[in-house]
Formats: sequence, structure tokens, C-alpha cells
Amino acid sequence: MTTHNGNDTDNALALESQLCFALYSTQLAMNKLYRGLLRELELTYPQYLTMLVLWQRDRQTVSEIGEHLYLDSATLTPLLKRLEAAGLITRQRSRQDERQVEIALTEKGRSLRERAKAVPHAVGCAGQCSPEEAAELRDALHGLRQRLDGQ
Amino acid sequence: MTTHNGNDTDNALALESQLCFALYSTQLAMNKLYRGLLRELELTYPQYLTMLVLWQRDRQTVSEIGEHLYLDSATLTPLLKRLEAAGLITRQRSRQDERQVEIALTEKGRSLRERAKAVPHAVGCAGQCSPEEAAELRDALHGLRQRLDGQ
DNA sequence: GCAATATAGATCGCGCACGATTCAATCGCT
DNA sequence: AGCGATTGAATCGTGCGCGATCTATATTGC
Repeated sequence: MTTHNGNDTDNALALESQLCFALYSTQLAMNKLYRGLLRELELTYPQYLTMLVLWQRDRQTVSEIGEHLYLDSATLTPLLKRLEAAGLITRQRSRQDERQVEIALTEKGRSLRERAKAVPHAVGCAGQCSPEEAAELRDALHGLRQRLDGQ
Repeated sequence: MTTHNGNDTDNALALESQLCFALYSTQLAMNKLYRGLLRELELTYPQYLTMLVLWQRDRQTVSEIGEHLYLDSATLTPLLKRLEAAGLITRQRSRQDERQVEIALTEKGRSLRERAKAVPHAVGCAGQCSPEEAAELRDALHGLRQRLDGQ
């Protein structure tokens, strides 16, 4: 195996034994898969997630989107500017509260949803997960994330 | 729930239903946790993973490290230069094959291991996972990653 | 023995993430 | 009404990831 002395502390520092590395490397692999699938939509993976949020509910402020994605404005502002430059969304200051910026889909942004519908199925095939297996893993991860967020 | 029409394709595009988003957001949360734990070691999370690889076996080439971490030279070269600047490793061209660069720990790099031993336990506490639960999730993720890499 | 090819690593450019800071708008309190 | 505190977004700096390209060295084929 990875060590010869059987010391627990040593094993704990072994790369392959760590949950965090499994998470890290699987996320990289998933990201790579999405890169290929999203190329024809001309979206990056975080941009795709942002579009998912807006397809579920149009017209949200930057911080509302951030609450869904667990991202803050330092990440979202430049990303949203790129989506705006691509003609998928509009950004405009709210009249009620000038501190807020409202993000809304354009017609082009709404119509992209049709083309995006093929993506989840393609991912499911690539991961070769049954829906049940995927749901179980998803729920375990959401649980872990909540415990980590609580720290 | 997330939609009102019960259409499967619509549900498939719902953010929270997606395994990929669970993976993405949990990895971000894990990264954030490590940021705090690794601050006193003055390591980023990918730098810590690289040190784990070298603590397991000293003297590896850039591409050998990359095979363990699933990263290529575009990512590793600058990261290794930063570890070199921090005095934790040395980088030198192999004499047998001048194309290769051998990475070796310095004394400082080796001694950092002692201080790093506390990290896995702290992560386990934060995640509130039993070892069994963590191992199960880890193995499920490794399995998924292998299927994704096969694509 | 030498040109064609393959390999290892470095470099470049772009797009996240995010801590820290800044700035304007709004809120809360007296 | 006035003013300090809070909030929402933008900005800045650093460090990944990685596709694409480049360079130097090594290997192969003839």
C-alpha cells in the first residue's frame, strides 16, 4: 500500500486516502467533461450554472444569484459582464435600490435553454450513473457541503 | 419543488438536482476550509496536494507529479516555482534526460510534514464525517472520476 | 548519420475564485 | 433632518486550471 509502517498519521497524509482529493480531482474531471459539452453553447461551466439559475427564475440581483451558487460579487461581476457581452443577459441598476444590479435574460439567453436541455443527459451517460446512484451521491455531497459551510 | 409542470427535462436543468453542482459547490466549500487550515503553513490547497505527493515519494519529475494529481505542466510549472521560491523544493534538470526536471524536497520541505499532520484530523472534524462515511464517499467519487476520465 | 518525429517542460492567454478594499446608496437611530 | 453603520456591487491582486503553442532534447526510421 502507500506506507510500510502502518502509522495512522502517515496514512492520513496519503493522497489517495483523502476525501478532499477525491472531491478535487473528480470536480476537475467533471469540469473537463462540461468544457467539451458546453463548447458549442459558448459557455464555461460557471457561466452555465449561472444560466441555470436564471432559467429557473429570471430577474435576480447579483447577490441573489450568488446565494444560489455560493459565489460573491468579485467572481460574479466579471462573469456576468461576459454573459452580457455575449448578449445572453442584461445588467441594470434597480430603480428601487440603486445599490442593486438586476440581471435579466435576453431573448437569446432564454432561447439558449432549448439547446442546453441535451447537456444533463450527455453528462449522465458519460458518468455512467444510474439516476438513483447520482441522487445518492448528490445528497451526500450537499450534506457534506452544509456541514463544511457551518464551520 | 423546483418546477410546476413536472417535465423531466426541466427538472434535469434544475440547479439543485444536479450532481455536478453538488460536486462543484462542495469542492469550493472544502477549498475554503483548507484555505484557513493551510494559512499557517503558507500553502495553497493545490500546493498542499503537491507536497503530499512528494512526502509520499521524494524526487519525482514534473510529469510524475502530474500523473498523481491529474494536472499538466501548464498548471504545475508555476506552482512548483512558487514552492521553490518558498524554499520547500528544488527543481533541476535530470542529467540522464535533459528534458525532465526533477523535483526534490528541501530540508524545510521535509520538516513541514510534521506540521501538516494536524490537517487531516481538523478536516475530518469540520466535515463531521465518520471514517466509514468518508471512505464510502471517497470511493464513490474515485469511481465516478475514473468513468469520467474514460470519456 | 541525419532528417522526421515524439516527448518534457515552459510560456501565453483567458476565466474563474476569493480575500481585501473601495465607493455609493440606503438604513437606523436619535 | 442628520449622520454613523450597513449593504450591494465593483475593483484589485494572487493563484490556480487548461487549451494552444513553443523550445529543447531525445528517439526513431531509413
